Amino acid sequence: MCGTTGVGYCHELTAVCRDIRRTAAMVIVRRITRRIEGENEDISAAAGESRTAPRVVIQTRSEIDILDDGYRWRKYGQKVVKGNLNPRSYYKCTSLGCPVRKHIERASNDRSAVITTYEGKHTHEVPPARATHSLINKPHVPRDTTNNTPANTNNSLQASIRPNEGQSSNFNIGMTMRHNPMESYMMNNQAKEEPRDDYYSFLESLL
DNA sequence: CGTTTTTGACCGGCGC
DNA sequence: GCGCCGGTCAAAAACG
Repeated sequence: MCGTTGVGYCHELTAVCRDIRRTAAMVIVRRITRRIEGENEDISAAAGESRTAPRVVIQTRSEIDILDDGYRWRKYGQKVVKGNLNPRSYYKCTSLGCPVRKHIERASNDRSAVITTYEGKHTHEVPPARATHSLINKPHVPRDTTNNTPANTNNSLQASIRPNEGQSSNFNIGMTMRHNPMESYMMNNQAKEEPRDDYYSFLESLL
């Protein structure tokens, strides 16, 4: 990063910018989620199915597994599923009474692809500790411990927004409905130059 | 010290 | 009925 003088300011600035980016992306992801959930309800209603937890599958390209959507998640399991050497991690929303779960896994064929599956609807807003604090006062990272990666929840989105050069240059996000997995919405955005902006514009294009 | 992660065990559904 | 497989539980460890 910024290596010389005024490192403190630099850190402050990058931290603030980072949080702004992160928060913006959080909002976008949540709006997408709500939109898809709505569509899903329509589909299930049309199909005459009982209202089960909507499932949203988001596939991204990032070296970071955890896509930070602003909610707080607690890992409750990890499993290696068949056909994929990479383990799948299971998370629950830590909010009291919130039934939402998600699991994250890397694509078997493409190590850079991260598949995040959300299940259920949040019965609450984004935890204030994240929504407010993190936007301006950065130093207080709620509490995210990670296995091996220094970049975790708070850094994860930022990391996925700006992936390492040469690493991932395109984003791949698809949503799959639980009721008709065959009809998955797949969108491929080939971002050649600026992955960050493309990522944002792509997300916004979904709204 | 409270919260989260880790990880093996356990459970239920499904196909044979 | 049995085995496989995906998902969840829960005790212990790790972390801030």
